[in-house]
Amino acid sequence: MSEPATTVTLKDVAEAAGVSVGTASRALSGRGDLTRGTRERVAEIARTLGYERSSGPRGRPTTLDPRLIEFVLGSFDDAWTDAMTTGAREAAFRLGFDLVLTLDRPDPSDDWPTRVATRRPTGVVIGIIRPTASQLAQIRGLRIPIVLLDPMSDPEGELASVGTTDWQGGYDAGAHLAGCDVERFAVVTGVPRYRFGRAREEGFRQAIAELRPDAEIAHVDSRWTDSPLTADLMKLVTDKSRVGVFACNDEMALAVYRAAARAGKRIPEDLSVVGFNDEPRAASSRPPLTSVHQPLRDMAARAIELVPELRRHDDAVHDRIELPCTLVVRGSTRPR
Amino acid sequence: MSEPATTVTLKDVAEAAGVSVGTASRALSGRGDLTRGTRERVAEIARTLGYERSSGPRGRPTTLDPRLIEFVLGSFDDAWTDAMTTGAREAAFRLGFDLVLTLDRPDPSDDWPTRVATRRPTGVVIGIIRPTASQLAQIRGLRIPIVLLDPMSDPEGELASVGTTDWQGGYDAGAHLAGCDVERFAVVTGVPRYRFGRAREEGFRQAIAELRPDAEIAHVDSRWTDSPLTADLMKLVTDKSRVGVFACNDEMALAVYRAAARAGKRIPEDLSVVGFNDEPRAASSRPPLTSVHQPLRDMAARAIELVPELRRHDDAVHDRIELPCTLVVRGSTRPR
DNA sequence: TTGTATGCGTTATCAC
DNA sequence: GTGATAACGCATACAA
Repeated sequence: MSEPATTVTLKDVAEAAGVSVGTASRALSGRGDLTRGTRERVAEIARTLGYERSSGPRGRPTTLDPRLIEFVLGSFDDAWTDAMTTGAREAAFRLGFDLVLTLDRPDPSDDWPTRVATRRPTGVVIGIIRPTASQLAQIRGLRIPIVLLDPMSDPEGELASVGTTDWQGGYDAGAHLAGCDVERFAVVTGVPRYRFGRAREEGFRQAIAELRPDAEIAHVDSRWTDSPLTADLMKLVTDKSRVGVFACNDEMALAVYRAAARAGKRIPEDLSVVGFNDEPRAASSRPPLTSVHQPLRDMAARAIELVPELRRHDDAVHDRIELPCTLVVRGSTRPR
Repeated sequence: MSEPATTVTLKDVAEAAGVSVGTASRALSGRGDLTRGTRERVAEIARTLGYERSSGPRGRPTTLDPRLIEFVLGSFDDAWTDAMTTGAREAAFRLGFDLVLTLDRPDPSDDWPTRVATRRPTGVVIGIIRPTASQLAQIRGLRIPIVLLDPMSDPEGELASVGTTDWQGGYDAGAHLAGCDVERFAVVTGVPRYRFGRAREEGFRQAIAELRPDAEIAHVDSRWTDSPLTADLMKLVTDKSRVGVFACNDEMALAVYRAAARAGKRIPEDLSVVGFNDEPRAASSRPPLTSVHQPLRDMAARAIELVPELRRHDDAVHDRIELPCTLVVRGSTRPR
């Protein structure tokens, strides 16, 4: 059964699906009045035939809802989401947009790009979740600009992204700990190893290498959220020497707190701890946690502002924008 | 020129506009692919002919985007908006909806119901702003359920609404102040006089009438936001007797703080002050402000939850739901 | 030209 | 039956 090598056209899809070309166009572009069933049937046939709609921008450019921006979120009840939605909302409203908050749900039959296709926003900001190549392709096929916000991994293609100076933040944390009353160091990273985690760790190691070149750096693998008190973690805090710990987020830093409490160690007398993110609970923990503050609201605002810029400049802006993070020194570290 | 008394039908509008009935329907309902020009022309002619689309639900019910709820906001950078959007987002995501945040902009050519019509959400939650009768009619014409959240005035028609126990909150504030070391009382209300302001004042007066029937109650008119130090306010704090002040929101309570500072009066020694809303700055003011805490996040969540209930029960739910507010006693009041 | 998007008419369907 | 909407086809407007 040899397939013809010619490119599959919209007409082929339409004939196979038994609908008109116009209907097929609407089914794949998300516009107009169509039954859910018809839309899915056409989409299914287009997939099986291997139809590619990205053969260059053909026809009139798709008109998008010029007043709408979509913000795709990975979770809905954490400090990150709170700060980011506040910043995004303020920026969107200031620029005259409305803002759709969309949850990336695990159910594969409920993919967020499908919902984006029906709404046709003028831009999509993707927060922290790791979009699949297929999801990105769907959005690009609709000619909707994409901005990645604080991405977990390096983007596949050339995409605009907004983040923070993770490497520098790690470096600052390391420089601060290097000046503390400690004999050795440890870095707690999460698994899986996200890009921001790697950057923070590298910055930290660079600072220690420069300022305390002879000091040892232990490495502890933890998890980003729900950090359990692993054997590695307990081993870290039961060591006799005074250790300066850099945890790549506050959650893991507070796991160090718990481990230290169980081992009967005091912070900052026996252990100096630096976190990352400066979540609200960092300031209210006991002792208050020294942490690297990310300008989350400004980052989200900048991501929103990029949307109209991307449209104006004909999608020529593929920069990564990094806003500076700053070390906030509190009581969990004891300078020498 | 006598107009025929028969009701204007969609066909009349279509003929006058020179389009088909289907096109006219789409123009007025916001659906389908239409030129901006055509849509506005048809809408204009429908207005001049006095076409009413609310002649009862005829025809197939309008299909709405079943996964979308719209949240209309009046401002975008205050504590109320922050708490409400957080609660609304969490509830919407939990129930499987996406959430559009929409700003009620003053520009009349940029009315939010127009944008709602193009998005066709499955429900609209209106936060604190005072919607016009025309705006409400437009949304009802689309058969989209409406929930009012913390409305400023009593709703025009029979609309579902979510609020807090303002009267009881005022009563609790009054009862607390009645037990304070004060000789007379004052209530600071805002102009214009919103429904929640009236309820709070009435509850307060009731408590004083019951518990300190002989005490005098002064009345000070201020403004809800940007409370200036009016002559009335200065007069209140320069009085020689110790006075218990109930301000109908925290903003105005902090204006009392400023007035007291200027007059050289101490809180709570010379003046006991109770606010309303328990905004974040209430706890961090000096002295920490005793205030009535509203469960803003829960209120917003409840409003979101009402949307699917309204659809299921065939729009039969016209309740007003009131969630309890609670007095938080801090350092701005001195019990006897 | 050819492939695609879009404006609007047509028709079946649905609530009253 | 009648008013109205939903779903789809046709014809045209564009961009490559």
